[in-house]
Amino acid sequence: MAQNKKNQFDQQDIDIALIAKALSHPARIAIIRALARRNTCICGEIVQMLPLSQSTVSQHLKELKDVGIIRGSIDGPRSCYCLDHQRLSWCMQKLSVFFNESITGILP
Amino acid sequence: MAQNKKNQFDQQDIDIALIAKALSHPARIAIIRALARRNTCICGEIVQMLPLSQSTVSQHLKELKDVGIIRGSIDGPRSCYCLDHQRLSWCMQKLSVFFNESITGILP
DNA sequence: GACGTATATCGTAAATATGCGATAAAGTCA
DNA sequence: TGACTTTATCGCATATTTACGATATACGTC
Repeated sequence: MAQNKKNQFDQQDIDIALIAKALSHPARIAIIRALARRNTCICGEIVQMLPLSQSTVSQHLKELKDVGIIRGSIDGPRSCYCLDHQRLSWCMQKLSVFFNESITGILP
Repeated sequence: MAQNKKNQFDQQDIDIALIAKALSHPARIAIIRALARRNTCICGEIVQMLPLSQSTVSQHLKELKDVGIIRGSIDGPRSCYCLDHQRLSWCMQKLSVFFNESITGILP
């Protein structure tokens, strides 16, 4: 029981759900906002800003990286993150289209 | 451990995360799409459309109802659901503002 | 090379989500 | 009333997420 049935849905719906899942925790929203504030990337400063441990923040960063919303690069002993604006725009586009179709009732 | 720290974040971020969470499962996306297709509400037909049991679908419907995206009404022995367009627009607005702020870097 | 710093990953515990069958509740119809 | 239909909810099993400390890794500095 409790088998995963998520892959039995339309790829479109799976994609939207994956984007939404990446945004479904306030820590990840806060991280995105923090990176948006300074277009220069931050690193462990993010840990200071959140009420979470270093390892937990690292996990959230990884989740955002996995969906491509942020990118990480190594800068000496520390690693810096920044938003992938192109990917962010793509996500917004996907969600916007979904919402607009749902609201207007005009679906493909 | 694994205590819930979600309420230690900005209310803004919590709100966005809650909207995203409601959309974070393909079944719920499919339900919204189905309701958008026919502006007339459906009921147990939704169960037929999804690869899930009746009880599981009922749970997903409840989750969408809890965030206000859909509304349910009783029609004889069956219950009908329909989109709350106003609430949907509000959700889209919230997400759009968040995305736009993040992309442009112009934050309040 | 030895030490300190920063970060990712591992292991684990707890919480939450997902999914189902069984059952309850509420309605319809003979 | 009794049989049937439809849906919500309960109880439970499993999967996933969240969170942390401990540890490993990688880098810079002395």
